[in-house]
Amino acid sequence: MLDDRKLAVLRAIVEDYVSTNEPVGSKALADRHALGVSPATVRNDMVSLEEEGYITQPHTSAGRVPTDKGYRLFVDRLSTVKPLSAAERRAIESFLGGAVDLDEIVGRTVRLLAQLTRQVAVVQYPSLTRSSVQHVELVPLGQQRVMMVLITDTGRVEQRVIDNLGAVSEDAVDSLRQMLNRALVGTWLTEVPNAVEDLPSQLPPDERAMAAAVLSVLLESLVERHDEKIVLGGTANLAAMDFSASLREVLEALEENVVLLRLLGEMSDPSMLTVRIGAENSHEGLRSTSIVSAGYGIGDQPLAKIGVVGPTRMDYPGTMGAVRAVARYLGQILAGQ
Amino acid sequence: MLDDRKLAVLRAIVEDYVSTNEPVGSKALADRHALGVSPATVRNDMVSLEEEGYITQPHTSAGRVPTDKGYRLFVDRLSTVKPLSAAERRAIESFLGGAVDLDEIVGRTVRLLAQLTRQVAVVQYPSLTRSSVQHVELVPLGQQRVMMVLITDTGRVEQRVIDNLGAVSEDAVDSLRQMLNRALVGTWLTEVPNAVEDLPSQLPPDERAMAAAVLSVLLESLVERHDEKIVLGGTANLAAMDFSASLREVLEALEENVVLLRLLGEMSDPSMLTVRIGAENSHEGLRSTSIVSAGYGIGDQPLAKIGVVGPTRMDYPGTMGAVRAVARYLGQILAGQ
DNA sequence: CCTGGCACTCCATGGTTCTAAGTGCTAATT
DNA sequence: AATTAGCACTTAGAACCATGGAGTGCCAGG
Repeated sequence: MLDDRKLAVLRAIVEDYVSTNEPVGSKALADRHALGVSPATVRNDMVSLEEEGYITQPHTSAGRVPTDKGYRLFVDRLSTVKPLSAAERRAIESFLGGAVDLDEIVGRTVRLLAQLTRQVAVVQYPSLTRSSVQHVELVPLGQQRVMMVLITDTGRVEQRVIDNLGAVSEDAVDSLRQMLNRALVGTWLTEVPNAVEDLPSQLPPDERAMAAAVLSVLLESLVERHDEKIVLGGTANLAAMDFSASLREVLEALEENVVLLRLLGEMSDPSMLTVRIGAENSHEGLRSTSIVSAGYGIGDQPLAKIGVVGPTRMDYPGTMGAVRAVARYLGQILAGQ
Repeated sequence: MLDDRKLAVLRAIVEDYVSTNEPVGSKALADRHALGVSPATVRNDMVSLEEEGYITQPHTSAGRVPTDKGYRLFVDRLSTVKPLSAAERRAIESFLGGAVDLDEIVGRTVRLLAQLTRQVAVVQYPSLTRSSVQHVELVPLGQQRVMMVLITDTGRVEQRVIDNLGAVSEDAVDSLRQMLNRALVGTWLTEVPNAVEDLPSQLPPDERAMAAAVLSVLLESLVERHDEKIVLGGTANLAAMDFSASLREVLEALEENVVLLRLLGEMSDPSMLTVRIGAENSHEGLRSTSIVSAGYGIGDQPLAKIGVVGPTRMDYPGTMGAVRAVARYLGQILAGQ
C-alpha cells in the first residue's frame, strides 16, 4: 500500500507545509525535493495518500495538507529528532546555569523552552512523591502552635502550621523533631506513611496527642500536593500561530492548570518523548494543537514532565529535539543542586 | 469652553462607544440619550469636543470615538465608580473565603478578578517590606550548613540555606536563634537592618563568624525579594478584545513580569484607585490598553497592588468598582489570617 | 509503471458600483 | 445668540464581477 516513494512524498509534504504554511502542490514538490519522478507521478501517489487519510485538500484544485494521521506517521516513522546546534546547547547551559533556587530554575526553564521552540512552554514542578526527605523541622510558635517544615532533596519546601494543640512543651517538640529526622531523613516520600506508622507508640503517653496531630498534617501535606504546580511561558507566541480553533479556546485550555496536568499525566512513557497530535488530545480546546512532552528526573528517577504546546503544523523534529535536550539539562541541574 | 451639555455629550459618547464598539454618530446619540437637543446641535458640540482633543473620527463621515484624553476626562469628572451588585459581592466572599494558604488566596483572587471584569487580572504578592517578622528559625543541616526560615505576619515564608560555615555547633545555632527572635519578632522588615546591627558584638567571638554569615543572608533575602512575585489570570479574555496594537505586543508585555511590576509601582497613591489610559502607560506594548489598579493592605498598611489590564475602550466604572471591591476583601482576608 | 498534455475547477485578487451612515454648512427659526 | 431643519458631500464597506493562476484528474502514449 505505502511504498517507500509514497512515504517520501508524505515526508516532503509535511516538511514543505510546515515551512511555508501553504497547501503544497505536486509541481512544487517535484521541484524542491529530489524525488526522481515527475509531478504527474507524485499526483498519483497523492491520491493514494489521500485515500488512506494521510493528507487532504482544503478544496478542489488546491494543494495537499497533512492530516493528524499524516503527522502521526511522519513523527513515528519519517523523521528523526533533530539535535540542537552547539550554539543552542551553550545557550541552555548559560541560561540555566545561573539559577539559584527551585523557583528560578523552573522559571528559567520555561522561558528557555519557549524561546527555543517559539511556542508555548509548560514546565511541571518536580513531584514531591518521587523525592526523599532531607530534613524535617518543627518550630514552636507561641504556646499553642507548631510550624512544620519539610525539605526534600529536590529543593522543595513545604510548610504548614499546626494549630490548637493545647500547651506544647519545648522538650516534647525537640524529641519529636529528633525522632522524625531519625526515622525519615533519606526515605522516599512515598515511604513516609509506613516509616511513621508506629512512631507515636514510642513516645510517652502525654506527648502522643501532639505527635499525632503533627503526623497527620505531615501526611496530609504529602497527599494533597498531588495537585502539582505548573508554569507557563511564551504565550505571546500564540499570537503568531493560526489554529483552526479559536485562539480563545486555546487560551482557556492553557489557563486551566488542571487540564494541562491531566494531559501531561496521560503522556505515556515518562522517560521518553511523547507527541500528542491534534484530536489525540482529549481536551476539546486543544484538538487543533499538538503537544510534545518529555519527562525529566534525577538519574532514572522520573520527577515530572515538561512540554510544548503548538499548532499541529509544527516543526516536530526541531521541537522534539529542544524538549528532549531541555529535559535532560533540567535533570542534570537538579541533580547538581 | 466645555459647558455642561458638552460634557454630557462626551459622557454619552463614551458610554455608547464602550457598549457598542462602534463610532457613535449624532443621531444615535440624540435618540438614545435624553439630551433635549437635536442631532444638529449635538454635531456642533462634537466639533468643539474634537477641537479640544477629547474625541476623534476614524475617517470623515464616520461617528466619533473617544481619545485617551476623552477617557481621562470621563474617568476624572464624568463617571462614578459603580458598586458591585449583591450577587457579585456574595460571589467574592464565597470564592475567597475557602482559601487556606497565601498561594491559594492569591490564585483565587486573580481568577475572581478576571471573571468579574472579563479582562486580564494582575495580582501582586504582598510585599515583604511592609510586613513584620513573626518568627525566625535556624535549622542545622549536617555539620556545615544552616537553613534559615523567615516567617512574616502576612503568611509569607522565605527560606535560604547558608553554606560553607565550617563546623557549627548546635549550641551556637540555638543561642543565635534565640537572640534573633528576641530582637526581631514584631519588627517591620524595613527595620530589621537596624535591629540587627549590633547583635554580633553581643556574642562570644567564636560564634561571630557564623552569625555574620547568617545575618548577611537574612538581610539579602529582604532586599533581593524586592523583585516581587506577580500572578496573571484571565488571559483568555484577551482573545475577545480588539487592540489597535497587535495582540502579540500585549501578550509580550504581560509576560514580562518586570514590566508589570514597574507599571504597578508607578501607580500613584497606593491606597486609592488609579487608572492609566492608553499612552499614559510608559510601556510601548501597552499603549493601547488601560490599566486599573488599586492597592491592598492590612488596615492602613499598604502591602501591594492588584490590577486589571484591558482595552482603552473599557467599562471604567464597572472595572473600577470590581478592582476596588476585590482589593478591600483581599485586605480583610489577609488580616483575618 | 511513468509521463506529458490538456481540460477543468476553484480560490484569490483587484476593480467597479452601490448604499448607508454620518458629516459640515447654510439658512431659517426661536 | 443659540438651536434646528434641510441638503449636498464624503467615505468605508458590502456586493458583484471578471480574470489569472495554481493545482487537479484523467487519458493516451512511451
